[in-house]
Amino acid sequence: MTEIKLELNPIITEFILHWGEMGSRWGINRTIAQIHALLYISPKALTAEAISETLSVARSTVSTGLRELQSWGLIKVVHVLGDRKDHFEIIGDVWEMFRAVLDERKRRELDPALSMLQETVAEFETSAEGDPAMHEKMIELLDFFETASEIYEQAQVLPTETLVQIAKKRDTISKILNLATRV
Amino acid sequence: MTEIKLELNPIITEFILHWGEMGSRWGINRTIAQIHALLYISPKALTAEAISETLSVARSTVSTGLRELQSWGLIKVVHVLGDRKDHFEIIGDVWEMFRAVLDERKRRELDPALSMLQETVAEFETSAEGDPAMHEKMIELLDFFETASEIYEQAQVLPTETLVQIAKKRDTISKILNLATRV
DNA sequence: ATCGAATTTCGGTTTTTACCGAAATAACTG
DNA sequence: CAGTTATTTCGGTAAAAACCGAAATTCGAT
Repeated sequence: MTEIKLELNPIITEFILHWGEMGSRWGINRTIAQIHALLYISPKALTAEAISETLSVARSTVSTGLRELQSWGLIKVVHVLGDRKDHFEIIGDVWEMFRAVLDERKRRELDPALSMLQETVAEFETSAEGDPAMHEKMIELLDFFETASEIYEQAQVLPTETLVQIAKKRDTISKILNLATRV
Repeated sequence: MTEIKLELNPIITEFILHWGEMGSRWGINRTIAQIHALLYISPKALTAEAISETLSVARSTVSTGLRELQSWGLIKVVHVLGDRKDHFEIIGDVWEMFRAVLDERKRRELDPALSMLQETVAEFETSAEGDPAMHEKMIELLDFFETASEIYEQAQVLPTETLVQIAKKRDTISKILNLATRV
């Protein structure tokens, strides 16, 4: 009937499955990760229906998955002339993709943890009935998170170019950091 | 009967619950994360039984959790004189803790993904029946992972000191990278 | 406005994951 | 080398997450 199911060669199928597997280990819904993988390798934007048929998952599941992926800033809707359906495609290249994921995770999980810790430490200092050793530990943790957050924000704004360049040349980071102490 | 249940003040309890919550979002078992939190704030090493009672989870669950935490290199067994029981405590400070987690995740998830991609790309090139656009995408992805892996390994060996120093001084990274292009 | 196609919502079901507690095993003590 | 205490294994159960498909809603064209 609907002739929209994509024929994937076995290698690609394998890839999609692996990607789903990997996603689920990182706390991302397996199916959603598969949808993402499919959109990633697809040369053109796909409809929800095509995704549904290609991956053999319910249309409604795809719908939910696509919205989740959109909320992560990983995909976007595009329209094609003469077709009423929404088509979906990946936003940006791999680097942007991973930045989006990191940004979102920071926003969703790190930042809340940070405020939680700040609150905890504050309460600790007012109530004055907690073990001082525990107090110490909490501060240590808070410091860490603040520092990590800071580093992330700094790395955040670096152009991809620079990062690649650093990676290509072994020991670049170490060398740079010898200079760093003098900045 | 057994008088080993720790009395936690509400702030600490809150902290442990939050930590568990956070862990579960990052794909780590909630209970295991709670055990980890408890050991983290505890000034002294704890027995499995004490953990079990304090968190109100089955002794066997604690056993499994502790082994998992050990496999992540996050805790270790210690012995106290005059007590047959195993006692458990956190290894290292917060920085070492997060390094351990990153290392382990890299080893468990990134590295396998990397070899998967290498294999996929290789097959793509021999079979020669895949969409060239897809081929391109796979290569892009592989490149990314290799680069990321490389960066991680470089950052990996940096002393904590240096990282903290960078974080403390805003824009340090940008400044450093102006130098970087000349390295 | 009305019809038809596309999308989303939602209750119920399936699948997966986490957890408990009994039984088995291992480790220690006298 | 019993007997005891500590730990782990494991089968069953409970809780949570994912998924489906029907019904409701939205959207667009006529």
